[in-house]
Amino acid sequence: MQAKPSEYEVPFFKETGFSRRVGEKCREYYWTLNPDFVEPQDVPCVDYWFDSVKSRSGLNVSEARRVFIDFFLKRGHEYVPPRPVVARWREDLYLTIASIVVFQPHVTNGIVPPPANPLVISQPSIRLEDIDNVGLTIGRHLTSFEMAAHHAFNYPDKYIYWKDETVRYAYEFFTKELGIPGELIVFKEAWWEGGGNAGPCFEVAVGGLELATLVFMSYKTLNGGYEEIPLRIVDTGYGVERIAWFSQKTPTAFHAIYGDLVDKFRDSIGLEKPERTLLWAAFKAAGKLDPDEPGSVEDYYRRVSELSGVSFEDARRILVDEARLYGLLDHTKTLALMLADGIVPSNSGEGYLARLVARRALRLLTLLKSNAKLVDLVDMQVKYWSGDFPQISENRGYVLEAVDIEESRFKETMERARRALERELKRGSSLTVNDLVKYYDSMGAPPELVAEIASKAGVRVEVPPKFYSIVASMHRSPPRIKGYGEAEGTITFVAEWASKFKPTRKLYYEDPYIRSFESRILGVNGRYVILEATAFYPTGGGQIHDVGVLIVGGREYRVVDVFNVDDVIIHVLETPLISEPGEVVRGLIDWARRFRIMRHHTATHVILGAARRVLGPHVWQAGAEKTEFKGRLDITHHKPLTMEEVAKIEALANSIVDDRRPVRNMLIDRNEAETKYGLTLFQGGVPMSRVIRVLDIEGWDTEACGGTHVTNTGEIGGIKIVNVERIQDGVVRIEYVAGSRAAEVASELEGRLARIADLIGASRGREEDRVKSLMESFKALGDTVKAYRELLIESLEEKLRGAPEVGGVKLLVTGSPEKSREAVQEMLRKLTSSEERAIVAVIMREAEGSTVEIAGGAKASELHNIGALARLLAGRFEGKGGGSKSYGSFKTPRKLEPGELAEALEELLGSGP
RNA sequence: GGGCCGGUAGCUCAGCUGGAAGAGCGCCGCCCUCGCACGGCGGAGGUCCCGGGUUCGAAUCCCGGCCGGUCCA
Repeated sequence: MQAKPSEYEVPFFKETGFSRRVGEKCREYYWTLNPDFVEPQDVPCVDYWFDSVKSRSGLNVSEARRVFIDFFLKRGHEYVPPRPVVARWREDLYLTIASIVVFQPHVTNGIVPPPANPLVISQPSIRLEDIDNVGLTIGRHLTSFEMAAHHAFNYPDKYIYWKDETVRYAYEFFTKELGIPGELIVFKEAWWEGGGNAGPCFEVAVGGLELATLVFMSYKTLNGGYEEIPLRIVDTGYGVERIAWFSQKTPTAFHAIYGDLVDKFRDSIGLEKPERTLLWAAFKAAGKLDPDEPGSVEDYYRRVSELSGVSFEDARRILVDEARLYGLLDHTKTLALMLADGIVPSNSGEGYLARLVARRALRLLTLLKSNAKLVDLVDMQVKYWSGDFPQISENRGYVLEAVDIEESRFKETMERARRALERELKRGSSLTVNDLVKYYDSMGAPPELVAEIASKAGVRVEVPPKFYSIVASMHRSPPRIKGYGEAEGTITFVAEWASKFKPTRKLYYEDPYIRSFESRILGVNGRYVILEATAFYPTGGGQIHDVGVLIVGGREYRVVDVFNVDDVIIHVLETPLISEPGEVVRGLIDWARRFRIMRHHTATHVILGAARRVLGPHVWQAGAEKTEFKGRLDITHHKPLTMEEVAKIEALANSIVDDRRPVRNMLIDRNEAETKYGLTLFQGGVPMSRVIRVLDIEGWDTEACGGTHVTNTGEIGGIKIVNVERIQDGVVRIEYVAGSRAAEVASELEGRLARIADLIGASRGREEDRVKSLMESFKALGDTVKAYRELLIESLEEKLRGAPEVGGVKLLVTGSPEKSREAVQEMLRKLTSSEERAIVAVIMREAEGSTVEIAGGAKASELHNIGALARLLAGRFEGKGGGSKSYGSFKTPRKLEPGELAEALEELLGSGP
């Protein structure tokens, strides 16, 4: 959509003398004070030329951030601290990609007020879409950057400020704080869309560099159209790194962002420092560079070569390596940020994104042919950013360990791929693009490395420029065919029906120990019942629903399911309720069951607290389930738990049980709760409401939780971890039982042991000895059987010596006491290898018919095809069979006697195939 | 969450158009040697991931599951 021109006319422009123009080449509208401009001043319309703009100089990233925040603090904005780069409060995003993400969707959809209004924030953000272009474009693309922003949320009944003020702030900030001449600042008209919202925006650029975007979020996208929204939001984004780059006027953004770290990385990697003139040529040429445009990259190197006087080949070689260096600087910082916020690298979910960044960094190191350790480079970032992002140095131990693990895993993966490749090349095959895709897609080997290894073996293969889009196109999943059945229709129908009722009063929150209650019926719909108030807990928040009975007019109805539709609780009965709204019901919940669920639920919070303390703060709940039988908690962790760690967690959890800590359930304003307890509140998802229920185990664990809990940890009664396993890369599952259930589980185990003891005939406490002696006699028995088999073979060998000759071979047909095919086969193998001219057939009688195995010695097999023989015999005895040249078998429904088989064989061998 | 690849000796892997489980390295013993290394000879070591199916017969084919790897969202 293109907004109406009037959307961009603000009084400030008129007052100050800005005029609206259109770019001669770019054909985009922009506002400027400068009559000499013929284009909006950002790349690629113009080249970078801000190096010659006079302004406040020398601001590093920290200072740029400080200047921005102070500017807005002085102008009535309140500071809001940044959130993690992992967007755990969002269901639809893994990473924080912009400052507005902090307020989506709860604030932007109007449910929760913003923590301050207007506000100023500097939000570290991560975007991985252009990860391959980072470095190449000398600073236009970064995977991690800080978005400094001021936001104003305009409600219908509360207006803060809108376009004019926002533009004035931008102009004032750039002219007064950064000292940029006003006539060099350009406001370009544009349209912004994202996350279901849209609106007009200004892109503010100076000397080729876009420094800020001012978005006026005023629509929501709806079926391809736009609809005005009541909450209009000023969503700005100032690039902190770009301000630093602009202010320092270094040839690349990386020099401005990373300062002395650039040369430290250079030293570690062993990369020579390029001539300053080459970098400045790159600065001048990079504006036109569009990596998605074919040929653009080559043009860029050509232009750098012309501007610097360095040969094309040298310019390309140096800039390719420079881009890798800058990529490493960028990726290692991003990785440190992600890991510090508790991402555990894995092969799925957000963990994969961390692995992706780590692998890209490792690939760059490999391409640079450097022996530097990634973990050392990340450690430099930890130190460099410790003042700006304290969470990184606080979690240094975990960050470095996770990087180290990723590094060795990558090496193993590369080693595996290399071996597979060398094997394949040894077989003389050539490599196609398909093979490159295979090695990348299923073995993780980057195509450049595959090509390099192949070329050493003398096999040439070209990496196509569109390689990664070929891979991406293979992963477009086919449309899901979603089955819709009667069940789904029923749920929709019930939900619609339920929406007519007012929210149910939740007695289980007022008193978690309530077992029985009386209430009035509000609605009846067959087996579905809605009450005014209930003590039945509906399924939700990882806690299973209650069961019990409703008593109406002297009749008892069993409650088999309970669920929640927008705060209306629906009881599902076993049989339809014969009653009218208004009648009084008495409800009884199955208390023994509920109490166990409560114990397991509170135990879950205790264990999570213990796991975070034993394993580290990167541990997050990845899932949980609590039933009357056991509790189950999945946590994020980068390696399997050791026995010691499990024991520690269990002991620590039980110490909290014994400590009898109070457990409090409270309703708190969401913003207040976040400020007080932090985002670790949201372990089990984020409730979408202004006020949230918070469960606090004193001094131990605080989480947003809608479940029912005991009021003191002592009531858990004790916790026994019964199972720990790694359910996938990066996720560990812990299962446990609490209280009386632990005794039950112990009894079950005892019972099982007793039954086993019975089976093996051991007295209590002597089970192990008994198993040992049984194993010994089992072994001895095996030896005995072996001896008897040898005896059997000997006697058959004896028989074979005296066997008649038919068709040039010695024929032996015999029955067998052996029931095992394998044993018979082994026996035949021995017999025929000692007598090459023998054919031996063994009949195994079974309940329904017989199986016959026939083997031929080396000479005999030359004379007669045993497999063919078996097939013929099978035909004769109404069975089926076949085999190879030297071995065959068949099955027949007849109870075969050695005599008749011998007769048949003699006949066949006599005429013989 | 989806796609792809894989699971066979202690390790790395062949065998996979169904028909008597293999190689290299490692290990053990012997020969050679003052000793080591090299070399030579011999040997031990297997639930062919699990379960079901097809078949006279399955490491091999089919279905289901488990585990590992990898790419993508």
